[in-house]
Order: sequence, then C-alpha cells, then structure tokens
Amino acid sequence: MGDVFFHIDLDAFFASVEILDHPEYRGKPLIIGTPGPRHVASTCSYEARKYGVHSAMPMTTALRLCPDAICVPGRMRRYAEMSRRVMGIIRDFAPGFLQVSVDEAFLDLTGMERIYPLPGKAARLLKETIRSETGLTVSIGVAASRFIAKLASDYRKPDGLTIVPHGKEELFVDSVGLRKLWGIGDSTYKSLEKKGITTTQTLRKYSEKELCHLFGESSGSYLYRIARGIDPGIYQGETKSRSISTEETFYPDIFGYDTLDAYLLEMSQEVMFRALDEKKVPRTVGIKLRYGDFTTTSVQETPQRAIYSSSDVYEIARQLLRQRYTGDGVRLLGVSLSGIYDGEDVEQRDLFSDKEEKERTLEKTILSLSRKGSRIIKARNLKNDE
DNA sequence: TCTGGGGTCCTAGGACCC
DNA sequence: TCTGGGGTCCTAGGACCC
Repeated sequence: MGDVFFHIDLDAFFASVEILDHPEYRGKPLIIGTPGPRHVASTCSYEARKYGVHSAMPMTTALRLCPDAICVPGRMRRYAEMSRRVMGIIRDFAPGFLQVSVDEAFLDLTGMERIYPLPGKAARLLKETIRSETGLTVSIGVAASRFIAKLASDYRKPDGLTIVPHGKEELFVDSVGLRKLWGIGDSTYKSLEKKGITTTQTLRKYSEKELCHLFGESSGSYLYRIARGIDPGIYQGETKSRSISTEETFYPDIFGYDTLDAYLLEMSQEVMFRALDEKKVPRTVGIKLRYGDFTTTSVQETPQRAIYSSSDVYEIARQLLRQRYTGDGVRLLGVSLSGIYDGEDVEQRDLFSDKEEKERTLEKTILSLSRKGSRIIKARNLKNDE
C-alpha cells in the first residue's frame, strides 16, 4: 500500500460553533460578521450560502442577498478553544499530524495498515469521534498526496468523505475543475483564460517548458503538476520566513499625522508585544497605507541596529509614514514586523545597553501583566513611562 | 460586489561583493 | 572605456489562502 493522507476540514467552522452555543440559530441563515460598510463576512451557515453569501463577501452585499440573515460578530477565543479540542482529537488519532489553519489539518497514515487497514473506515471513525465529542462535523479527503486530499475534503461538504484512489488523481482534478484547484485564484485563472485555457484537460496540452515560458519557472511547473494531479509540494517545507502584522480599516477615512501616529503607536506596541511573547526579534519594520480610492502602498526598513522594543518599532514606523503619506484620506493603516528570527541569542545582555535592557524588561513585564488584563492597561502603562 | 485581517511565497530590480 | 557572472540582501508589489 502506498502513501495515505487525510485532510480534515471543519464545516463552516465559526458558524457551526455559534449554532452549537445558540441552538436557536440552527436551520437559519447565519453570518459571522458585523453589518456596515467596510466589513466582510468571515463565515456563514449553509443556509446563508443558498442565497449566494460566502466568506470575504462585503456585508452590504451579503445582507442584500439575504436580508433576514442573523449577523453575529466573531468570538475568536471561543473558536480557538473549540479548534484546540478538535485538533487534539485529530492529533491523537494518528501520527503525522499537521495543523494548517484554525479549521484544517492533515494526517499522514502511511504505513498504518495494521491499525487502520481500511482508510475509509478510519476516516468515518474519526468523523464520528469528533462529532460525538464536540458536536461539530468535519469533511475528510483521503488520497495518496496532501494536495489531492485537500481538494477531496472540499469535494463534498458538509459532513463529507471523499476517497481518491491512487491512480485516479488526474480524473479527479478534471472533475474538480481548473478554477477550484488550490493556487488558482482570480488573477491566474484570468490569465489562463486569455490563452484559452479554462479546463485541466486543455492545460495538460502544454508542456512544462511552454508553461514555464508563459508563466515563469515557478508558476509554470506548478501548473504542469496540478493539471496532472501531482502534488506540487504544498505544506512540505518548514516555513522559512515569518512575519507579524496588524492592520485596521477605518470608516470613514482618517487624516493627518496626529491621528495616524496615534494608531501607529498602538499598532507598534501590539506587534512588538506579540513578538516578545514568542521570544522573536524582527529585523524589518514596515507600514501599509490604503487610501480612500483603494490604492495601496507599503514601505519597509531594515535598520542596522537591532529592534528590541516597541518604541523602536514606533520610531521607524513614524519615519516611514512621513516618507510615504500623501495627506489623503486613509482607509487602512498597518504595521508589520518581518525578517523575524529566534530571540534567544539576542538575550545576552551585552548586546543591549543598560537603558535598552531596562526598557525591554519593562515591556516584558507589561506583557506578562497584560496576559491577565486588557490591552488598554498595557498601552497606558507604556505611555506613562515615556 | 465596493472590496477584512493575518499570513506565505514569488518576482524583478538595485546595491554590493568577489 | 562601453560593460562578466554569480551570490546575497533589500525593497515594493502582487497573488493566493483561510
């Protein structure tokens, strides 16, 4: 027997948790999201999907399609808690556990024939265990690669189980359709369409060389592989670079350095606290601006000296804002940290002056306090100290 | 349709070094 | 004078995913 992978996907996760906690929502169109301009739906129940509502849809559009929908704001802590419970069950089920998002995970059952001779039976057992222990349903895809397993879990939803036998991958991607393959978004699909490629069958007529020529090395061989149901290597490499970011969309637009700086300070603190919490040190600070007309621009800087505190982040962010800001109304402002590396080595004191070390220690203390308290307290403490 | 927030990866050009 | 080749780092933007 060859490789066996499961992809487990929680059905309409946030909405399902809300229905679990509020049985009166069951059977009704439910949208997780706040009504109003510049808001989008994060998830919705299957009843709402019948009206054409889907994730990432603007709330104004969603409510036009489905005026009677119940809207609730997301409760991320609650979803994280349920996610941990479900992921715990999945992790205990078989080795080769790989969580890829709050509501998705892979299992590698390769070589487990003695314990699970029939993968389909094993998948049904896992589904039933999750359902009876948490009240949530999942859809599972079973295949010889992660790529196909991932597509398979989406093939029949909710509460689905799709097994793609090894050797039937090409047939399977044909029935999924080009547009729905992982990695084919609007933009890629449109550029394929321009060349008359709208199906996997047509895509297969091109050699790898031709595709690389048309779309570049990386995308070319990616397309070549997925058209044949060959795993292009999704979720294989350990993630190299990491970043931590926060951003906020405003309504109405905000203007002026005073206002923008105030947000920049708050956001600098937030991202740096998260970095400190994970014992990470960033090398690069960036800001992102989106103006009222949706034009978006970003600037980043990698300074020579180490970034060790949120006031460092803020100072750089402030300068970057002055470099870029046109004075127009700002729809979105964001701060990001990237080029992140493990901070353990940097903990050695001689790297920092006494004053710097004191500040860093202070931020850590504030962080540990803030784990119990609110973000407001955190921000106020820092301001008073400056 | 009037477009969130948090991520990852890729590309292309320029700087700089050997 | 009239322009190598490769490697690495940095930046800005874009595509994609959940």
